[in-house]
Amino acid sequence: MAQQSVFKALADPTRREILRELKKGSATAGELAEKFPITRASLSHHFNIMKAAGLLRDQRRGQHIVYSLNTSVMEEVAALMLDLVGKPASRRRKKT
Amino acid sequence: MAQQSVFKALADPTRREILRELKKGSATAGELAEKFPITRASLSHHFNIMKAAGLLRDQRRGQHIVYSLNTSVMEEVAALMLDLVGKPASRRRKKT
DNA sequence: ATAGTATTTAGATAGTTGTCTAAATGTCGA
DNA sequence: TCGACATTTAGACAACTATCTAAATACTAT
Repeated sequence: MAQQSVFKALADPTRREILRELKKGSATAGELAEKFPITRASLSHHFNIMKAAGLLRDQRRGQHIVYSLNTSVMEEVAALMLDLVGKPASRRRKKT
Repeated sequence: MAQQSVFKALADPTRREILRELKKGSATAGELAEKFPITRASLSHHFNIMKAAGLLRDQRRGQHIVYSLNTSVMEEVAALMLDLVGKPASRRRKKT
C-alpha cells in the first residue's frame, strides 16, 4: 500500500463521499453516479485513483461494474492514520 | 475543524514528515529546516497550511518560533480518520 | 540606531488535479 | 450482427500547489 496514493486519494471530498457511500454497501458506477453532481467520466476518474490506492475493488456484472471497499486495505489505512496522528494504534499482531 | 483543510494538509509528504518530527517534541522553524531539503520559505508555507488546518501551534520565543502539535485537534483528526476509514472509533465522551 | 540572525511574505513558475466533452470499449438482447 | 445501454479513455483547460528567489518583518545585542 503506497502511503502517498492513499493520502492523496482521501484529500478529495468527492472521493471521501464515495467511500462513505460504499461503506453502506457495494454499488455500481451508475448507482453512484446518481448521487453525485458530476459527470460519469469524472467519477470514473475518481474510481481509478481510489483503485490505484487500493481502496476500491471493481468487478464487472453484466453491463454494470460493481464497486466495493477493499476492507483489508481500509484496515491498514486506519492504522496508518492513527500512526500519523498520534494514537497508540490497536496493534493486532506483533509483526506478521 | 474543517475536514477538507485537514485532509489536504495531510496529503503532502513533507507535511506528514513535519508532523512525525513534531510528535517527538516541539521544534523551532530553524531546527525543522535542518531536516528538510527545501528552503525555509517553502517550509514556512507548509507551516501556514498546517496551522490553518489546526494541526500546529506556533509560539514565538525570542527570535525563534516554536512549533508544536495541537494535540487536542490531533485527537479529533484521529476520530475523523477512523470514521471515514471504518473502525468504530474509541468514543471517549458522549457529546461534550 | 545599527548590524546580525530567524522567520515570514510576495511574486513567479512548473507541475498537478478535477472537471468537462467527445469518442471508444464492453455487454446484452433481439 | 445491430442497436441500446453502461462505463471508461482521451484530450483539453482552468484552478490549485509546491517550490524557488528576493524582499520584508521581527527580535536581540552592541
